[in-house]
Amino acid sequence: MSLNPAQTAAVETLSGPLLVLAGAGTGKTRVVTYRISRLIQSGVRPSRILAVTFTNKAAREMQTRITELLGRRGGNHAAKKSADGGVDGKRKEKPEISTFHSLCVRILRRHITRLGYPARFAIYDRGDQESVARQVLKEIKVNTGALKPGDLLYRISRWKCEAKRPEHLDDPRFGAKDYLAALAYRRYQKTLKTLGAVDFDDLLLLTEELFQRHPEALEEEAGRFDHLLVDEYQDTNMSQYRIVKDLAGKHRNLCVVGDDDQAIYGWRGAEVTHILGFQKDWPEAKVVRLEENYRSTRQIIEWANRVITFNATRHAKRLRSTIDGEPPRILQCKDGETEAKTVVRQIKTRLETTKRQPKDFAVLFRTNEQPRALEMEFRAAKIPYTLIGGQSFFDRKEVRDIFAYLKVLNRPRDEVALLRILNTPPRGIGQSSVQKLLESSLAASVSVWDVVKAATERGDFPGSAVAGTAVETAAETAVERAVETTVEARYAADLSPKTIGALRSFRSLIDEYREKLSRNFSAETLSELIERIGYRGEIDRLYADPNERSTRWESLGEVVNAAAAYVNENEQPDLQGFLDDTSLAGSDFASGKEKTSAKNSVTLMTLHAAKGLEFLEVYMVGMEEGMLPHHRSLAAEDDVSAVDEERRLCYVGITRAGRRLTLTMALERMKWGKPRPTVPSRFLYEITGQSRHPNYRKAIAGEAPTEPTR
DNA sequence: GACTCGAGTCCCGCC
DNA sequence: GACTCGAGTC
Repeated sequence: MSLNPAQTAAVETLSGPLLVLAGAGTGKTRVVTYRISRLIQSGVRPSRILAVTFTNKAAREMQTRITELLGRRGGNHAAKKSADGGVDGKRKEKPEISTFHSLCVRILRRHITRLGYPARFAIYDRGDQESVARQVLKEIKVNTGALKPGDLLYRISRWKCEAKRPEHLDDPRFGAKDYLAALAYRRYQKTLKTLGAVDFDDLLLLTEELFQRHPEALEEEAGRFDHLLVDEYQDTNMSQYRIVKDLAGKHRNLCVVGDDDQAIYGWRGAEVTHILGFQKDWPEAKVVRLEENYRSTRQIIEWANRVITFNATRHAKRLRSTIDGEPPRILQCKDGETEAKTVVRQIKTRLETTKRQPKDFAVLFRTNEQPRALEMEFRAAKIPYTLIGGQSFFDRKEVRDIFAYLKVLNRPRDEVALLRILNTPPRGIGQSSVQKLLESSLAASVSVWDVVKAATERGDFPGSAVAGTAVETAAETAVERAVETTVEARYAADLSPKTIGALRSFRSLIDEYREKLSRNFSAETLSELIERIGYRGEIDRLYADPNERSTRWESLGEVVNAAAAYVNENEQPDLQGFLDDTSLAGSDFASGKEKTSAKNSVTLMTLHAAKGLEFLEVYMVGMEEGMLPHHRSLAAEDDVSAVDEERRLCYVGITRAGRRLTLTMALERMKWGKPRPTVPSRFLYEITGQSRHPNYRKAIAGEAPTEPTR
């Protein structure tokens, strides 16, 4: 297949700022990958090219395609081999393709000490954040009624996404809750810093701050690349926008790709204005529009075009397709269960009667609770499926525990992690002892780990001062020595000899594996560690049900697998890198990374996660008011723009489908324990050109339809 | 202050 | 359905 004129223009514009307005399915990925390989052919060193995507999945996909392309064109055998997991290819120089977050992690690892954080900063996930939030609220004596941890985190995240730091928050119009939250935000930020931790939003915020306050760091980082490419530019938030500007400011070889109709991340601070104002920021920018759709049938595109025109504020454009196919369908089911059964049964039939494979199908939904019913049906029908999204894997206790171990091994001063594992599995360090350790750490203002060390070093213990110190920095040892005297003298006496013994063996365990893992990070050492701490016994102790035991044990197996995959994929694997990778990978790591994408299975995912992907056959389930559009968007004050974003979400869903699209809804759905009647989504009327139908108004008003629809 | 009980609410989406 | 919160009770 050759490139059309617009695509060619985008591919061949090799220098200077370039804006590619690419509608859904217009060969954006192709253009991007061709352009990168053209750059390389024209003599640009691969390692001087940086491409930034939004998701890991997108990054991996791009990496694979470029490797294939280069292998095919340049006869580069090594590169080709690496595409199917070979070892030879990985030494080959590659363009850097990463998500914003992993890019920022790498930058911060090199420079964050300038901002007063330790180089081995921890990245806190939702669970860690929550425990910090809880602590903060306790400290400022807010009763839980006034502000809940979740509520606080939600506000903090919003502020951070808008690049607002605590000092920007003294708006006199603030209500009591916002005022409290702003207060807590300040404290929260301070606490994280003390703990040497950052949350996801900080990754962007701190990188931006770094560039602002330390031009030399910016110069170094910007100087690594001569070409910058940003995918899904419509979804950049303030920090990302500034980071891009900073990085590309000098060489100005910036290519951004996006589509304002697919802006679906407004809720995390994304600003469509960034893509709309690109030419203002880069006056010499070239603009290329891609409108020829190669993915979907004419009938599917017709639906997409129809629904999106209901958004008032957008760039006028109209996708075109020349592929002919069958009209999309809308299925009404009795209830949620029937809906799941119907979808699965239809996929089964398609698998049996056509040449389609499981990987050609996707079921898309709005929220993460929707797939439950589907999963059951897929399992019953024995159709392989992959559930993407939801943080559930990292929410599992056993996974969190093992990662807490790894975090402590990486940096013993990681307080949250240390407190989690100190007595997990139980080793005789009870609540009251932990309390004492905490008090000592507070009183001496040192970390809990320092207290543990001081407490265990009392008396003579030949052989207990193990190798751990080898990996400490000089500064850390100095602190440590100061700590020992104060802490030890004051508090260690409070602990019982039994507790001290337990602490001692805990410490030598940590020291031992710290040394082992820093010398050689491997999956074997990890599973040895799991064995050593007796986690198997812990699972048996906690769960009576043999089924549960084996699933829990298996999820630890997944962690070990992930470690093996990580080691396999990286030239210089280390614990830090593994932790970075996994904390950024989110859910897609749980199922074994690359292997899953190669696995032939039906994909189940949210509409958000589906952006940028395509499938021959797509099912969009739960097309009801309250679901899509989601009720939260209906309640918002800025009503219109919130619903517009839901509509774009619907548009994204529709345009994922190549050949066959099915929208389903249930007439009745279990909600909060009771079956409730539903209202068909307003988008269904818009899509089918029935916006004059009386039921359309009813749907918008949230009322049941009164007259028969088509 | 520890408890029961009923009323009211419903943490969207992701790295 | 599950969970929290606050009123009411002992």
